[in-house]
Amino acid sequence: MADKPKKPQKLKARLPRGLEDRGPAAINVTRQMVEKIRAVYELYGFEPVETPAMEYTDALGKFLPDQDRPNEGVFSFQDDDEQWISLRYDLTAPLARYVAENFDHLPKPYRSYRFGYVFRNEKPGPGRFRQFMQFDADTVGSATPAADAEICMMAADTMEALGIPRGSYVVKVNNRKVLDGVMESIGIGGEENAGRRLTVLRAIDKLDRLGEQGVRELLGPGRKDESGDFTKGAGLEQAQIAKIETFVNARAAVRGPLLAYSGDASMQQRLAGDPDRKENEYDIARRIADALRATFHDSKIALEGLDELVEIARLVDAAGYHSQIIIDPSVVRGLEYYTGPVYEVELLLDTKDEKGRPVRFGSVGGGGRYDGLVSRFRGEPVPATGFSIGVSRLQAALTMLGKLDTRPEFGPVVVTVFDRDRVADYQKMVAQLRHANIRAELYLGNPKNMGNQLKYADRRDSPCVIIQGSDEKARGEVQIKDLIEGAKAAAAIASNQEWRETRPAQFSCAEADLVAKVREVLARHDVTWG
RNA sequence: GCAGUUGUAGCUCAGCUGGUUAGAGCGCCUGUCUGUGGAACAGGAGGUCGGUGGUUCGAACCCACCCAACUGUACCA
Repeated sequence: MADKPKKPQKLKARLPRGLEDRGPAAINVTRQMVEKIRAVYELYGFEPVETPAMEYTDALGKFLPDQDRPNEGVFSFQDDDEQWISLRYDLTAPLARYVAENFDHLPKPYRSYRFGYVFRNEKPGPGRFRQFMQFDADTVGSATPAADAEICMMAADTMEALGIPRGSYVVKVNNRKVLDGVMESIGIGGEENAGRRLTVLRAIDKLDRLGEQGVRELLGPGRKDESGDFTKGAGLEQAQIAKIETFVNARAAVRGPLLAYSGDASMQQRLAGDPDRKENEYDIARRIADALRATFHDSKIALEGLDELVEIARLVDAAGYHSQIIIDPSVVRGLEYYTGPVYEVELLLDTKDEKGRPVRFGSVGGGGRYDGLVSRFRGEPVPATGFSIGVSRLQAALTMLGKLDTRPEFGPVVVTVFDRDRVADYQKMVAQLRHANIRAELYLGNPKNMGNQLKYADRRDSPCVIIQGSDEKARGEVQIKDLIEGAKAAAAIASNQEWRETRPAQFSCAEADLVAKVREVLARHDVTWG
């Protein structure tokens, strides 16, 4: 025991936290989702462009990392010329850099889309990773609300293309100009109150999670949660809070519930296109705007924002999107660079997790107008508006809802090795199948017995295997074993002896008919690949 | 970052108030079965009991610190 030799320390195989490996089923789903989104964006006239996964840190609009915490929020490192480089944390800032750098030879307005992984150095949670996929579309060089309206319509169409029915999602629209105007009118405008405004926005953003009372506490002195943790509030007076609530609740005051949430049957009915509805979104938007104009008539910027909201509502209504896109002043969205209309796509479906607790998915995409982002590089105004779908998050949500086919794809037809000496013959069969566009492979493991080879094919979800031993060879035949049919037959067979002797779902055919017969088996089970 | 909970085999977990060689189920590998998947039966491999230090004749169990994961909260461009 004392002289027990110490085992050599093995390197532990481990994945860094917040990252995930993805198998064939997940990859396949992502590919299909990306393809559906791409088709919608193309239809709207957007063209692809791709930028690298990293950029100079200053181009991302992030302050240069400080020595102590170079990776706060973003993953950064210093190049050999000491310049800071960061992994992108969204696709919008890199696009702004690209447009600014190629401004002169891009058609404007410039419509482009792209998808890819983005990286955030944050605490991971269920369905939240440090690397995840986004799919963005942006219109650069157009200031008209029509550009914003179009993005919203495209967001709605995309959700439906992904199989989410009308009424199970909603595109909510607000305008940062109105928010800014509201804050100006309660006396927290100006540079010196920037931090306080941020606190207010963050508080409003938590409405769906904390409820009205929680938000009120955060706008006032602060809030203590169940664990006893205290979050400092914005420290506003009662009157100021009341004004913000007037704004946030504007939709509810005019028209029903505060939020479209999943349990609200009437809202879902309306979103699904209730034929009995008496009013359309344009009417609702005008009424919301009228109500708010009375309260915030002293803010020019707020009035301007309200006009834009009404215009967006008018446009989406005219295009036939009267039910999926709604004006909702409680939407806050990305806290820094938005300058005008902001949008958020919310899933209204809900489900239970493994422990039976309800899971709300909430926002699966969003965006808005960012008129300042490109002009940072150019010193001339360049209006832009864009939208981003959280592909990974949406995929996680749809998977949990059972809305996606996550079955693994069928594996290849496996040609088994019976006689080691005849590998060339088997390889020839594989080639024949491949030339006929049938996914096929030669068994490359140790061919000492047939059992292992069939076990392998079974694990690969192969539809069938090809067997040719000396008997078949002598007759100029091959055996085709239908594994899918065989699995069904297996249920009725109890003993291994019988199982082997009956050789269920297995038949013999002439060598020359190999491809044709395999095709028949594949057709019988609707086997397709890719 | 803050708070709480939890760390025992690849996975899910047992392990009684501290007492010999730390267990089960599932999974994995091998065999029954050198011409056939599943099932069944038999066998096998696999563990610095998260780490370090301490208390003790003796620690998976008690104490301290550290690390990690989970949950909530904060941050999230």
